[in-house]
Amino acid sequence: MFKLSSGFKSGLRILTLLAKTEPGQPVPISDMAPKLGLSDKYLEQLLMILRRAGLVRSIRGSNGGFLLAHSPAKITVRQILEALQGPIDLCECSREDCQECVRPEVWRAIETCFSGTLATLTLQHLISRDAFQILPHSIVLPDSPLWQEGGGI
Amino acid sequence: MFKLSSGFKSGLRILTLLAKTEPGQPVPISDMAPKLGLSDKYLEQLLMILRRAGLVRSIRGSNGGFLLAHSPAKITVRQILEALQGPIDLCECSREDCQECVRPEVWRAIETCFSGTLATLTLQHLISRDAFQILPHSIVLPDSPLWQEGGGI
DNA sequence: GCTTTTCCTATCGATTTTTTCGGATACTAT
DNA sequence: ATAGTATCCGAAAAAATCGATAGGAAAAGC
Repeated sequence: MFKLSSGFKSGLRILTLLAKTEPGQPVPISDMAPKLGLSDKYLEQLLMILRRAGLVRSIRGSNGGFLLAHSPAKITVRQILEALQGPIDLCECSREDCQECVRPEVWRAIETCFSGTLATLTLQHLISRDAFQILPHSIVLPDSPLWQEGGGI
Repeated sequence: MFKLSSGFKSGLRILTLLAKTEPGQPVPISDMAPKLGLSDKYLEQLLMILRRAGLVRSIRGSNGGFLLAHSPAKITVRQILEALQGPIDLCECSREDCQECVRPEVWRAIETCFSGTLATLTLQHLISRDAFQILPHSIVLPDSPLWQEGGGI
């Protein structure tokens, strides 16, 4: 299956929950876990990953908990994906002449496309009810009016 | 890690090989395996998957082998990916009211974006040396000049 | 009927992902 | 101070996925 990990999806829900709470008000794990339907320990581990990635910060001790490290508009879906699912690396090969795959430059183009979309999509987009569009895109041949100089494969 | 499976990459190379042979001329496994650097048995398994997906057809018995089921321009990279790596399902839920994910319509849009690119990219693009571009895309807000009526989320 | 070659299914090993566990450390409030 | 709260850390069990191998059945051609 070509799918997003459940860790990533949980991460989104965690950050969404934090984004909806009073800014500056830390939320403890014991508070979040039941709301998210996750065990305390598992949630804790996901939060640690998000913290090391710099997306949330934590306050220890009594009345402690977790907060967003930045405003929702500054946290991109790409950052969340890379934190919890690892780097987006459709074609692992770095060599231009890789025998393993056909035309690796194609994967790199698609990769840029995909992670570009995720980089423009922020937590703010997800929590607000504001409308937005994600423009479709397509393969463009040199004779198209959309062709851009120097961008071809 | 968010990456393409090696099965998919092998599948691309298999189909590329078939696309370059005389049309109507079946190629046996014993012929392909050494060229692709795969074991006969593993290659066989991949070809079975491609056959069940309707991308290649087979001829049994002596002088048998495999052929493309359609012309290279009719076989999309998306079909190959879905055959060998399973359905592209960034957000598993199909329900509109899914509690698991945040704004499922967003994933569906991204998914359409991603698999849309792969659907326009054909085997013909990969085997030819013709240049092409894959246009980047982005989030568009209603106040943007790029906003298209009725396409918003 | 023998060879060639596809077809089917089961399994094993390795890796990755998800989840659980035990305890250490830091902070607050009383 | 000390008890309580809550984050931190590392290890590892459990489950799922993926890559690859193996044995044999069915079909077609000569």
